[in-house]
Amino acid sequence: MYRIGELAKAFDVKNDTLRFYEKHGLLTPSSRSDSGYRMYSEEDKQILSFILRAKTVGFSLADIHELLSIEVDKANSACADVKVVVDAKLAEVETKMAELNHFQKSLKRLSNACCGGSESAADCTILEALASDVNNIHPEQHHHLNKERF
Amino acid sequence: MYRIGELAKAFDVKNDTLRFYEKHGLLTPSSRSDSGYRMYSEEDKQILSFILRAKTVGFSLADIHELLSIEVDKANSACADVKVVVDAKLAEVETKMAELNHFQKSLKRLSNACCGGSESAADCTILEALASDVNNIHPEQHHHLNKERF
DNA sequence: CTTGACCTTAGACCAACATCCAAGGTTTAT
DNA sequence: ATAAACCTTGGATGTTGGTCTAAGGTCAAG
Ligand SMILES: [Zn+2]
Ligand SMILES: [Zn+2]
Ligand SMILES: [Zn+2]
Ligand SMILES: [Zn+2]
Repeated sequence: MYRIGELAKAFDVKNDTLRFYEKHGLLTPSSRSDSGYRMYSEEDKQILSFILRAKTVGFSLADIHELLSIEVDKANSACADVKVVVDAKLAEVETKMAELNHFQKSLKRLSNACCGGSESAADCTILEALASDVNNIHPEQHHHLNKERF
Repeated sequence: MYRIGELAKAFDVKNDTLRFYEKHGLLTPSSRSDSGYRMYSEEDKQILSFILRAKTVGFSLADIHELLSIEVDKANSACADVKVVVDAKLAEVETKMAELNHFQKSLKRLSNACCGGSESAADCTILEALASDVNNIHPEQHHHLNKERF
């Protein structure tokens, strides 16, 4: 049995994080000491390990809650139940990736259109693009343009 | 001059959003009517357009605040000032993309290792991986494995 | 002159994930 | 016996970008 500080240190998280997980139904210590201290068992330790590993894969605490409730009732759950959660998260991740790809493309276009020098920003292509149309850059108007880039 | 509801409708945002932008120093209507209504000018409209366009590129409201303060003082700012903001955001976006790529890889590995069928989750490779090591999947232990996938 | 659409304000609430604080009790070592 | 290190609780705080509500004032139409 571990006290909160011991378990927290072993996994390099804060004591508060374990209390937070408890409050949100992810990890309840299996007992309390006479004085009310949280006492974590080996199984609790395994659950914490599960939680932290699931986080590294991108699951939210809500997802993990769902996965854990399947885990505790493995026998009455199906592979399909588990896979649905994984595939939903995968779809979510891919949606975010698409958004970030769009950001990246736009930002690169903006960056490439600007000389980045000490010249006045009055003619800055980036500001012009943001003021009118990000996808329609007119670098020829940027009269101190670094032409090497084009 | 536009009242808040007119401007909001024109850009398909909520009135509250405009008030929120004002509270955070992004867009202050250039005047108020006698009765205290916010009155937005054409220039205010241009600024809102700038804000919303910058959002589509991935800038946070804090970034936009910075870009706007450069914009209003274009003459005394340099291209470098603008480009720094863009390049910082680009780096931030690419960091997030790397994280998402990692999530995607792990999730795909998990998904591919699971049959997704109605069999008991007691042998589910996903749960096993999360309980022990996400990066070291042992699908041969998943005895109702869909072998077509391998 | 009243109805309905519009506007004002301050402040509460939401997701997501913690982190920190205050005020006090417990345990361990010296 | 007392200090250091640990634990308890509830609640506040922070981030990001809004959304919503309550209680009330304004404006145009019928
Ligand atoms: Zn330039
Ligand atoms: Zn420039
Ligand atoms: Zn299976
Ligand atoms: Zn499975």
